[in-house]
Order: sequence, then C-alpha cells, then structure tokens
Amino acid sequence: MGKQDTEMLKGVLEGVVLAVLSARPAYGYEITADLRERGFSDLAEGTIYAILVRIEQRGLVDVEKVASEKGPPRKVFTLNDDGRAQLAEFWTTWTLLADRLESLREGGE
Amino acid sequence: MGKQDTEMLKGVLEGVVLAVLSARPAYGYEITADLRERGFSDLAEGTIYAILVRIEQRGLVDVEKVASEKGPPRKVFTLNDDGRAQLAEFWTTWTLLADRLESLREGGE
DNA sequence: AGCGGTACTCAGTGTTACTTTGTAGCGGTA
DNA sequence: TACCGCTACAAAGTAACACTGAGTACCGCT
Repeated sequence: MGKQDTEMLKGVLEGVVLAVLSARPAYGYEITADLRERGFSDLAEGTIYAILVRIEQRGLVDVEKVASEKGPPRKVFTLNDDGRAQLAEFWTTWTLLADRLESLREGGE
Repeated sequence: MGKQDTEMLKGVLEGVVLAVLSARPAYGYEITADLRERGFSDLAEGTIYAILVRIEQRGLVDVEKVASEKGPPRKVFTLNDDGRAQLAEFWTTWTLLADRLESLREGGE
C-alpha cells in the first residue's frame, strides 16, 4: 500500500483503538492482531504501542498488569469514562468529515 | 474546533482539492473560499497553496496564469489525466477506510 | 542450547497541516 | 494624495502523528 493510506490514518487510528477497547479490555499485542484481521493489514506494531502510551497519559484508559503464560506480563487497557467521551467525540468528528466528503464526491455544487 | 479535526484532514485534504478541481478549473483563493463554504470552515489559506504547489510538482495539474481585475494574476489549475487517476485512487482508499470504520462502529466482532 | 512466538519499549525519520509573515495590485473614500 | 480593505500568492518555521528499526525479555518446544 502507498503512503496515501498511511497519511489518511492520522487522527483516525487513535479513535480506532478506542473503539476496539470499547468492546472489551485488551492489551497491545492483541489489539494489533485484532486490527490486522479487520483490514488494517500493514499496521506497524510500534504504532499501536505509541498510541496506547498516548491515551494512557491522557487518562482515557485504566491499566492493569496481568501475567501471561507466554512472554512478558501483559498491559491490559480498559476504557474509562473519559475514554468513552473521547470516543463519542471521535465518532462525531468522523461522521462530519465523512458527510462532507460524500457530498463532494457527488459533485455537490 | 479541536486538533482532532485537523489531524483527520491529513491525507484527505489533497484529495479534496483534487475533487474540487475535477468539477472545474480553479485558482487557489477560489478553492479556499469554496471549501470554507462546504464546511471546512477553519481552513488556512496557506494550507491550500502548499497543497497546490505539491500537486503541481507531481504533475497532476496543468497551470495557466490569468490576469485578474482585482489583485495579482491568478494561477488557474486544471486537473489532467494523471490528476484524475490520482483522484480515483484517493476515492478507492477513502472508501476502504470508511467501510472499515463503519464496521468497527457497528461493533463488528 | 537454540528457535519461534509472545509482548513491550524507544529513538529517529518523513509527511502533513497550521501559523505567521510578507509581497503586491486594485478600487473606493476622504 | 494617502489610506484602507479585499484579492491573490508565497515561504519559513512548528507540531502532531504513523512508520521504521532495533532492542529487551519471557516462555514452551525440539
């Protein structure tokens, strides 16, 4: 995929991660695998971890360390109230943009 | 508007400009005003000019200088074949992303 | 012991949109 | 004439973000 794809993800990926976490708590490696299955195939692992650090620092998630049978302990992230508010705002912004683009495509004069 | 909006425009704005030019040839100032009416209200003028420079250097548009009654001569941009191809690719990428987001929103497991 | 898979971390890079500032011509007004 | 506002373009510097690549570490299996 070209870099056009990559650039289009900016400002979107964070919302995507929040959306995944709204369904259930999860840890970084799991989220990466999940999103790759959902079509974000070229997603870099480091990218997800960077986002998780960011949303943790902004207090949008609660964090818990859970031992794993295979590999180092997992950092399990759970969406909190602030995170849910942020997610709602994300969907609002996204919808607005999508609507504007759609009307542009239809040659709306 | 917050910066969330701004970040989401990355990778999209260029396609938006191409879409405007696909309807008719236009110059920078005109495009800015047009997009502001279409809901991209906080769009900075300098941003559009930067994009126009970029797509001109990539050979996606033909350029013509036209005298204006008010102000300096206008640089009128016309979408060429390469530009139309790029626009088509943009819509493909956008649709793919929009579909993935939509399925995420619906809690697609 | 070595290998592959799991799981996280971090420094550095490139692209992009925004901000700010500057240049310049034109019409209108006092 | 002098000034102002609008049109029109240009360029330098900044911030945010996703990617790259490398590294650390733990486990089970052969």
